[in-house]
Amino acid sequence: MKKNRPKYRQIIDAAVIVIAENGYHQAQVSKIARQAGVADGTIYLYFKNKEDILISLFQEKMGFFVEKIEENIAGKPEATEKLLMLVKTHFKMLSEDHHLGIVTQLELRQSNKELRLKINEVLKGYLYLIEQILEEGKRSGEFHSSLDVRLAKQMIFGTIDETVTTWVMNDRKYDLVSLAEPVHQLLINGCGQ
Amino acid sequence: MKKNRPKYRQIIDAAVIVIAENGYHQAQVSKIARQAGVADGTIYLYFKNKEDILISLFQEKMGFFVEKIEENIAGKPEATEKLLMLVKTHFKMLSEDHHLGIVTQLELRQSNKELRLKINEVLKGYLYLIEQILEEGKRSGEFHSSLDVRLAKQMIFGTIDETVTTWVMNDRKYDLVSLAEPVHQLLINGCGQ
Amino acid sequence: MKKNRPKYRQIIDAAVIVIAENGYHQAQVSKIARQAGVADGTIYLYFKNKEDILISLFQEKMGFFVEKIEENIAGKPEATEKLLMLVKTHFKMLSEDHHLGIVTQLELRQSNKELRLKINEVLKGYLYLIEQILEEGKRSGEFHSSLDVRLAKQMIFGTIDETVTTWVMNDRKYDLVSLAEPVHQLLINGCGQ
Amino acid sequence: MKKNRPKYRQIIDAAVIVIAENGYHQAQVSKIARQAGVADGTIYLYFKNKEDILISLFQEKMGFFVEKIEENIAGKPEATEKLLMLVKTHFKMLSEDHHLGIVTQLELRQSNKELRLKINEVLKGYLYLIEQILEEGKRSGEFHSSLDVRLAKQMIFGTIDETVTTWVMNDRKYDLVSLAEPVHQLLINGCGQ
DNA sequence: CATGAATGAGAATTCATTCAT
DNA sequence: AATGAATGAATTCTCATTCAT
Repeated sequence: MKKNRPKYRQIIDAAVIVIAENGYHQAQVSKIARQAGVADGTIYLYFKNKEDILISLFQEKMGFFVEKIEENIAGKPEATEKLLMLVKTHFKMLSEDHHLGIVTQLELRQSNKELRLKINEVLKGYLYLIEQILEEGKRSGEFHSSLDVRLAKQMIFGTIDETVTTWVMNDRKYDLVSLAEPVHQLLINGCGQ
Repeated sequence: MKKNRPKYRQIIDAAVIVIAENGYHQAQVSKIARQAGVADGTIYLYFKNKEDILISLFQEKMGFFVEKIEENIAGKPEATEKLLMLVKTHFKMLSEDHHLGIVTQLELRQSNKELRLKINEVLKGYLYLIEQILEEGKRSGEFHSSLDVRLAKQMIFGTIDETVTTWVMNDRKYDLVSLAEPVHQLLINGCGQ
Repeated sequence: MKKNRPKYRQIIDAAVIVIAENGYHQAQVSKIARQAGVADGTIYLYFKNKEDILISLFQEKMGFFVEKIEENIAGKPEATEKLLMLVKTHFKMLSEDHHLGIVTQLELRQSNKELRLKINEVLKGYLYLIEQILEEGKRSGEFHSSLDVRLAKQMIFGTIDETVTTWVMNDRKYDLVSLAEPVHQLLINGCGQ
Repeated sequence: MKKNRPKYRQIIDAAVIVIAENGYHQAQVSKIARQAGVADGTIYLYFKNKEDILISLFQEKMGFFVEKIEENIAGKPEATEKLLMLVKTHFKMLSEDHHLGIVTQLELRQSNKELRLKINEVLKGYLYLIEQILEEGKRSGEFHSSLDVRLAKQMIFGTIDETVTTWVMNDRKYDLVSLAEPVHQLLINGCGQ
């Protein structure tokens, strides 16, 4: 399995750094190779093409995201608590990784439509998490029984995404994590009784 | 004034069509010129460069957006009504222009960071509208007095944007305008008393 | 006769200024037109094409050169004196016209081969003057009877040209006219008894 | 070192041929690549840009020039002999390389001012050679002690250059090498006792 | 005579990918 | 497995010239 060989991660981590520091359109394969300490050709032993690096990057990082959030919400008895933990974890992880926010919120969005559709596939895991929380909240009565889960999901994801993007665009000059609670409050008001 | 000569609009309208039908990266200047029925060089009598076409496109269309929304909410006595009208008008206008949604939600986001920052400048007019509605709602008691306007603005814009993007990505296969009311309900719940 | 109408000279003078200040490759027809205070199209009522402006420019200025030199050497009884006057007049005229030296020594040389061949035709009048002085000097015994006029002509023109070019390339930071006498001395030594 | 790999020379030699046969303005990079038998992109592994090809061309050829002349004058005891050898070698080398004269005397002069200034830097090595010969001649008493070396240098270079240019412009229809002696005679007369 | 809006051909350069070693 | 030299397709923008007014 290629994914377990050390150079696989090495290349993905190099890609994050190169994209964050140079921007999507200045992130040439040869630059990523140099950053990863391998030859250009070596990249193609681990990835089908350049797009494949980016999708893999997104899968790895977003997979880790979903995993981490799942861990953190596991024990919580209430949906609203779970939602708070989701927002908090999301904000916390991006706050901690200097480069990742730039890459996911700004740079990777410049990719072409096809790549973005594939990225959306990856996002489905995250959206499914939100959906489960919403369903649970409806069952428990925390959220309104007539709540349109599909729309609420878009509100939650759209709000989180917009909040993070604004924060990244403002060069992370304020604390993102402390926004988790008020953002959460807006969201549960929106969904709530 | 170049903006008032007929070819100015002609080129912008051609750009919307070409980008929507071919995608951002396949929208060559010569293709736009052909669609507009002018010579390649003529483009450069009206626009500084290719990027300038795209910024102008966004400015013209978004300016029209803001203008139209302002007209529609002018008479309304309540902030919540105004917000409903804003969402409705937004959804309606995108529903009516087959190409515009694709261009603004998908294609133009592939532009480079500099262009996107300029687009963000243009968006400020729209965000200011939302802000005014929120302030008014707080004053009238429709929205909670402790509401964080900056965050609420991000929620409203993020939710609308995500809803429209999801709709465009699903090939507009359901009716967007009928989502205005339930989306509005989510938003005023979020802001509300 | 077009050459006698005021706009003819107006355009040529504008061309000298524009070329001197912007360089040959930045001297667009529209820039020359603007400097001359006429419309782009008007240029083509007076000149066949852009090349024609440049040839005419050279003809006018070089014609004036030859004329002036002829005047100045007319009365001189000796060939060496005439040669001195030729060098002096040449250096003096270029010293006095800030722009002309840049245009003839640097900028116009960037023109294509065809234009340069035509410019060479124009130069023949100047070279013929030199030739006449040399022949006269040989007859009078001032110059060696075995002197190869063709080569001596190339020496004289080459030396003058190189001296002026070096002066222009050094931003005219020393006095050119005072070089006339020592240069003249070198030349008559070369040709002399 | 790129300069020692075979394709470096291959491309420079191709450039000389293409420029001589097509003219400066018709010497596209793709034409040079085809002549050199490499892909367009390969050019850019060896040269920064098109201008860099031309400067390198000039450096290589002019460096070879200076080197060859230095070799040939090394043993000569007298400055006048050295000068004769310099002129002879210069004329001989251009006579032998069908294309080089066209490129250096006519085509490369059409380049823009910046390129020409860089070419002038390269020429300094050649001018320094002339200067050394002149100084030596003054010390030995072959040349007049009051000789202005700077002006004499301009005379020598200007005369050689003009002679070669005239020869190239006349399609090399007479023998250049046999002009070396009479040209030399003119020059040493000019400088001489 | 004069205008100036419109034309459209033409070329340097980048970079993802390959493949012989 | 790893290398890295070589490939070659693809696109914006400029500007001399025209011609309807």
